[in-house]
Amino acid sequence: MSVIVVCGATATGKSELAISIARHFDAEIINADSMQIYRGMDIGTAKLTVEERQGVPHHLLDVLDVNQDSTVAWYQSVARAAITDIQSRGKRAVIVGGTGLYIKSILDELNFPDTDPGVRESLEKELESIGLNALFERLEKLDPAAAIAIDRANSRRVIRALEVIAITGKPFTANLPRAASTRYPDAQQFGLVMDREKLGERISTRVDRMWEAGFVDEVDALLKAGITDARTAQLALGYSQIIAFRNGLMSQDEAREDTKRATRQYARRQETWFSRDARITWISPVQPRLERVLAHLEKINLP
RNA sequence: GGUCGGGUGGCCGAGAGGCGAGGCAAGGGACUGCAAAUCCCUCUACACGGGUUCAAAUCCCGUCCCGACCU
Repeated sequence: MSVIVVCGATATGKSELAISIARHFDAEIINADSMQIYRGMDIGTAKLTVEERQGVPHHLLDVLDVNQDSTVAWYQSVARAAITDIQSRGKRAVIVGGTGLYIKSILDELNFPDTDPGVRESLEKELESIGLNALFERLEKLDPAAAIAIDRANSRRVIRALEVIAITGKPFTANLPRAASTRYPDAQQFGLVMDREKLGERISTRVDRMWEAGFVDEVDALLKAGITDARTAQLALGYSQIIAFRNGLMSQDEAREDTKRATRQYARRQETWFSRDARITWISPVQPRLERVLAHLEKINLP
């Protein structure tokens, strides 16, 4: 049974649409939002409440503690396992979220070579000692193709490429598939779009509501739970700003405005990411969404 | 009315005769183990009018605004 994907920028109404689709098909939802994965990150991630989920089973929601790191490779394996599980029970899976790479990691044949904490640590130390330029020059020697593809200023990607080379003994690019291949060829992807200006307004009021709903208290609790002990969760929009506020780096008002601005910028990056994927069927907010989805699925005679 | 400071791109902000500081915002883009992350590109402005000079955002004169102080 083919999977259905709902993607798009933040604050476009993905979660709600996914619920109505899931209810229509008696399906189960797989979360593809890198931050909703965390327990206790509710207000700031605009996570649906239990009531709002209307009894639809959710997977990969609230599965990590804030002091645990998350990675795509891990996400890929657990998400695919969840799909297998859902389908084995004769149900359909609906994937929803705004984390493009996570969705891609499920749908496409992305194979992530292993990671090695030791190798990684020594590379990070080298970044400090000899600098990014020297690391990039090494990459140019070891894997010229990767050096062309990776920005010389992007330390994150340069380090990962060198890590993969060190572990596999092969060039980074050799680990990439030659042609794009899809794991779930009959997956149906729907993307929600919204006019930039309107989306900006929605983001603004949404962030204000988060603050009224006790966003700062939520972060205070997560600070006690060790959110700053791991790398992933503390980077979330709003959370990082409130943490900065608690560290005296900005006022609470600045934190709020900064959250809005950063969220708008995030939405832009999401649009850029998803716009590359020609498989996505785009749905505008003026259309009745569920009807639009169902009409499309009927037209293609969804397996 | 007088004196002294100022008026720089959407905003902040350096420069003080000679290749358009820089930051932020905005827009575009990249993306295979932190992805709500990380990174790249674009955006020719010096209040106005004269003058000096080979050359003026930078010097001179005038005008208009803003601020401080004085009467």
